[in-house]
Amino acid sequence: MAGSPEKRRQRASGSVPKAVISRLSLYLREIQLWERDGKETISSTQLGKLLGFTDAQVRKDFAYFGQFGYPGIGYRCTELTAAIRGILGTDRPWLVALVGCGNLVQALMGYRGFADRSFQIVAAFDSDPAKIGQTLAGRRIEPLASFREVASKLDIRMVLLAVPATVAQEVVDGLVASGVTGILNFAPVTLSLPRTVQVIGVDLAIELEQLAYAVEQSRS
Amino acid sequence: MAGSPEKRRQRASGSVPKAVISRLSLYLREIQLWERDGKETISSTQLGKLLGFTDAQVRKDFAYFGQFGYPGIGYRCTELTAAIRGILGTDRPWLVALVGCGNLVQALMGYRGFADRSFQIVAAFDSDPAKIGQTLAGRRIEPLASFREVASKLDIRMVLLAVPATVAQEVVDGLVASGVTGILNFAPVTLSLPRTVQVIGVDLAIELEQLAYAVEQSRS
DNA sequence: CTGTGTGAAATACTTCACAGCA
DNA sequence: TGCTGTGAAGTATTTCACACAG
Repeated sequence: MAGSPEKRRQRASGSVPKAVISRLSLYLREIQLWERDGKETISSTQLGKLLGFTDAQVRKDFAYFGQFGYPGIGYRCTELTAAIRGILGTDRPWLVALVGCGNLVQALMGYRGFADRSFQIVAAFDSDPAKIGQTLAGRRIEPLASFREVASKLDIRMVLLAVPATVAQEVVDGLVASGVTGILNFAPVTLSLPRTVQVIGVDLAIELEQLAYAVEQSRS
Repeated sequence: MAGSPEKRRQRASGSVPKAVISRLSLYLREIQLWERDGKETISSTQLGKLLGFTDAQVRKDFAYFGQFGYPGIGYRCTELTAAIRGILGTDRPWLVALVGCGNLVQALMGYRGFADRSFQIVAAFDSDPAKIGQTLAGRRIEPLASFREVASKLDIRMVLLAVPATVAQEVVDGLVASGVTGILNFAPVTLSLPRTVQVIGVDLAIELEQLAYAVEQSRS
């Protein structure tokens, strides 16, 4: 049925399961590869099979946000990717600052063209005097003490945090006071923050533990 | 009540919610920091507050695996961490190989002592002739072609995969044929694998998308 | 036919609330 | 009193199954 354009993206916001959102990113990644093979449409069954989900799950997930499909056809890739990007908010650019410019961040900068340019690195900070003045991701590394000033000038709201665990909370308190509302945290600690600030943590040790458990279980 | 020792770790295995397992790793990380402050016991309320969970959730999570607590006291940190490690399988060492030795893996090697030594890097592989012979994580980088031989000699079952997305599936097919049963995948693609092989994917772009969505939602 | 969208049914997971131990 | 362990109740999420569209 595919709904008229104005019917789409109704954003029943309050009630979207969190798990749906995490699948949305996977769908997006998969459809982009599918398109790269020259295919114009994809069905819920095909998309589900690629990711190990049921077709019903795929349809239900999209249904939270409107009607994107065409009965008998499936979903048009270009429409669907645009819709998903709109939902996630990655149809507009996000300005990101790097805080803590060690090896990890340096390595990540080369990685997957930084999410198709939705995320733009506009500044880099470190508190190590030896690093200040060096270049990372095309930006001069600034002293952390100047974060507030630079962030408010550039209107930075999102930060990639990769400082040592021992100082992460104290650094983050300063970031929040400077207006940051989103943090991707690579330090292996839980940050305590006001509810207005969103955090996603990435911890290699945790991922490995989860993998160990999964491997152990599967031998039964 | 704390159950007699032989009552513990009954592992009602089949029915443990997946979400419980992911919290177990968080509990472990938190309790270890708590212990480092010299505290010997922790209550479900205290642990929950640190992570933003309810006390009931914490108790229920542990209850899936037995009785670890002492009414009126809480949980003894050393006992609880040992129990969680036992459940996750990280009380024994895991031999891990690095496949793809680019910047990312090099950076990760310095990170959080590689999970308290449960995970030991025992070999490193790359298909780039320029990298072969170099040293990473104390190991000589070997040609990928020799993976099968080395892996079966050392009995390697777990791999940290960080090769370009375009070759990830083909590389992984070789790894699986060589007996690998657990893969931590840094390539931004979904791997297709037999059900006997476990994968956990880590994709920076996906984490950033999830963060963008969370930030956007919280402004309402 | 193929394939979407969606109520209704089935699961899965979380929170409540309280008995009982130290 | 302080805190665990746990059935029962309440929510959330997934799967089913089918009406309907191209």
